[in-house]
Formats: sequence, C-alpha cells, structure tokens
Amino acid sequence: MSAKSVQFAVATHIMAALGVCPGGEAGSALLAESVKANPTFVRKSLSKLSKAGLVVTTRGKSGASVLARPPKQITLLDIYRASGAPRAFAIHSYPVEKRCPVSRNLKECMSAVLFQTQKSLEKSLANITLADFIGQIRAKER
Amino acid sequence: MSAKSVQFAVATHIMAALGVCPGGEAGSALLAESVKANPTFVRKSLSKLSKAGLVVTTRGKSGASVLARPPKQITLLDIYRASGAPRAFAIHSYPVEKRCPVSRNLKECMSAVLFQTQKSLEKSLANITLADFIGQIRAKER
DNA sequence: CCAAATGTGACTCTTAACATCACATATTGG
DNA sequence: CCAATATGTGATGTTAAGAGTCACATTTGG
Repeated sequence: MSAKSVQFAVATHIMAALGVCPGGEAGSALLAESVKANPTFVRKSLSKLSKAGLVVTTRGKSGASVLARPPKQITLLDIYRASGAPRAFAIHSYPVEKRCPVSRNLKECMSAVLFQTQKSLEKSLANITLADFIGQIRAKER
Repeated sequence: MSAKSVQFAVATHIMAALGVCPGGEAGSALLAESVKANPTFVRKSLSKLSKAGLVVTTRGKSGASVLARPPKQITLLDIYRASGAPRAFAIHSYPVEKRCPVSRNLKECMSAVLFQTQKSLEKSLANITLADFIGQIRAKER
C-alpha cells in the first residue's frame, strides 16, 4: 500500500499507555514522550480515539485523556477501526477491457474476496482486548 | 490495508486470465490488454509468479505463459505470497522511551499481534482456490 | 541472422503518510 | 476577568513507496 500507515500501532500505543498510566490520566505532551512522536501527531490520533468513544478528553488548562471504558471492554478491533488505518488491500482502478470476461468481472469478484479477508482479519483483532495487550506488556517486564 | 499496493489484485487478474484463456496460453501483450496496464508492468508481475512456480513462461519468439498447475491446486494465498504485496500493517519505528514500560515493550507485543492477524488473513486466502475464483467470474457472466 | 518475445535495471511521476507550524478554541486557577 | 495552558484542526512542506515507462539485454523459433 502506499506508504504503510502506522496509525493503528500508534493508537494502540496511546491506549496501552493510558491503561498503565498512574491515575489513568495523561496529557498529549506526556503521551508524546512515550510514543516519541510529535505532540500534534499524538493529538490527532487522540482526537480520532475520542470521536470513536474510546477515550474521554477534557480540554482547557489541565486537560487530559482517560480511557472511556475498562481495558477489558475495549478490543484491538475497536482501536483499529478508530485509528483510521487504511484497508489491508487495494484493487487497481484500471479501465475495463470489455471484450475480456475476466476484466469485466474481476473488480466485483475481487471486492468480495477482499471483504471476506478483511472480515477475517478484524475477527482476529476482536479476540484481543486492551487488557490482554497490557497484560502482555507487563509480562515482558518480568 | 496499508499503502495500497495493487500487486495482489493484478497478479490475481493475470492468473484468472490464464485460467480462462483458450489453450491456457497467453503472451504478456495479450494479458496487458486484459488488465489494461503497461506490458512491462505485467511482465514484472508475471516474472514473480514464474519465480514462485505458479506459472511457466517460455521465452524467445512465440514465448508465452501457462499455469503451472490446475486452478484447483492454486490458492489465492499462493498468489498473494508470490505477488510481493506488502504486509497489511506496519509498526512505527520511533525510538524507545526507556522510562516508559509501554514504550519499552510495545514493538515486541505489537509484532506478535500483527503476526497473528496476518496469519488469520492468510488462512482466509488459503481457503479460496483459483478455480473457485474463476467460477465466481463465470457465474457473473450469466 | 533476424524477428519477436520475455527479463530486468534505471529513471521519473504521483500519491499518501508523516511531520510540523500556526492559530483557533476551551477551561481552569488565581 | 484574564493569563496560562490544554486540546483541536486546517494548511503546508517533506519524504518514501509504488506505479508507470523506457531502454536494452537475453532468449529462441524459423
């Protein structure tokens, strides 16, 4: 795909950081330190997570973000969808050669295949909760 | 998925075209007409399919390509792998913030998750044979 | 040898994501 | 109220990867 998107990985990083944060609260500056990315970039990612209802953000002085639900009730699929990461596959957009039956129908058939594949991928992500993921991080620490 | 690459879709197009082709044989010029892409681009794709053992290509005058096996013995996973399409996801390559446990372990944990997700995706593709796919194309024709 | 096909390296063009800036908006503490 | 400090977001420059193309080497049938 075009340049590969790191949106999903960054969003997961942010969510995990919020999950382990003492008090469960963190500002974009602190999160940016953990991710080692530009605060603006982190805020944009946070903004999407907020709109998706995964975090609650307060603005103004002493503004910060908190997880909207317990980590057990958040799946990596939730985060994936919120992150705005592009689809895993793309279909070419070449014109159709009308004389060729493959060319005439490829796009439709390919779409069906990729939709199914995407579903399978999402199902896999849905099986992992943020709590699981944080548990794995903590396990590595020992 | 990620930067979007059309390699998989184009490779599948080529394989399906070879599968329905009268005589099962086609040159890159003919295939390029079906895909409506540059012959060089098609040849590059064909070259990968050939190296992966999915098609057999003869060179020289009257050179052409043929499927190496019956369509029933070729899965879309075979084509996906041969096409050289990039992985579905990427992890950011920012430096690690050593004071943060999430930052210290994220990359490793994320890799494990994405590996599992990739497997799930591939399993889904492995369930579809080229024969199935061609069947779907033919079905649309009616 | 010659014609016609594939194989491939090199190059340019385009696009999408990343990165960053600037500034609007919001809210708290004093 | 107002100054300080957060977040929200549009605009813009930078960069990397894929698509597209060309040139030419290689192969092989006649």
